[in-house]
Amino acid sequence: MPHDHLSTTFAALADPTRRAILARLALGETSVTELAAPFEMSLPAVTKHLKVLQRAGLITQGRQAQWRPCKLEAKPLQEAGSWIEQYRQFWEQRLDRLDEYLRDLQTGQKPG
Amino acid sequence: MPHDHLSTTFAALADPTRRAILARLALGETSVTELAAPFEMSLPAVTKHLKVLQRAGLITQGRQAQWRPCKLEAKPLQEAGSWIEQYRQFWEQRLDRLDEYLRDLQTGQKPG
DNA sequence: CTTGTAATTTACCAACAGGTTAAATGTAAA
DNA sequence: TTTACATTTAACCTGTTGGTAAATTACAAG
Repeated sequence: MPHDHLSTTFAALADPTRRAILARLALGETSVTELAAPFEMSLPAVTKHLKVLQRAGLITQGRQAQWRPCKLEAKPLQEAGSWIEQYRQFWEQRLDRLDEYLRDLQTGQKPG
Repeated sequence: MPHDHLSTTFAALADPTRRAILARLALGETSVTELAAPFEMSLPAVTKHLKVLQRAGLITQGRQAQWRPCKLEAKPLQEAGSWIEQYRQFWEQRLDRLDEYLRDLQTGQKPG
């Protein structure tokens, strides 16, 4: 709900329908109707999801006759990825400690 | 709002207060009061944010006397990171195309 | 057993999210 | 110019979020 960039992106990703839409768009541009097909919800509901993705900059929509083909945009995903990446060191460090612990077990030392 | 794991994690990350709390916890465990200090909101509001983080598995809370020290947990971050990582190829590919485009400009060729 | 500190719970509120159906818009094609 | 298709907008409903203030629980120390 807050209007900062990263929050908007994460909020957009916090819905399985929207993530599925992004997954489909990673395969290539497509129309709203085709995007909506796999879901059991109404078309207006999908339109709303697309708006959320659009506001987050995760997709853009073009115009071809009566179709409005959607296209995946990489930048916000990249930014969200970078934010999480900051913590990679944290979790790798924890895995390293587990590694160490397991090694200590094998060599019969008491883990400290 | 959906109750699947990844959605819960992304929803938890979609708030600057909660991301700031995680950033603080990356430096080490600490109490609720200390976590709340940088923010202008009330303590109950922070407690609520901690609950959201907890339900997402992003933190755990221990017990020492009247304190309930919070600790960052890596796993959900890792999972969210992995999900986004799927798209790395997508955005790197786009950067490659930009690269190519810029190279073509320099060598005086018309980009196709 | 009273006082102070840490944190949570409860009750409440306004704003928003995600869905619906029905109506409107824009474009192509007959 | 009518018909059909693709998509959006409008109006509405329900449940959730993020905040508040006030009361409550839990523990430590005088």
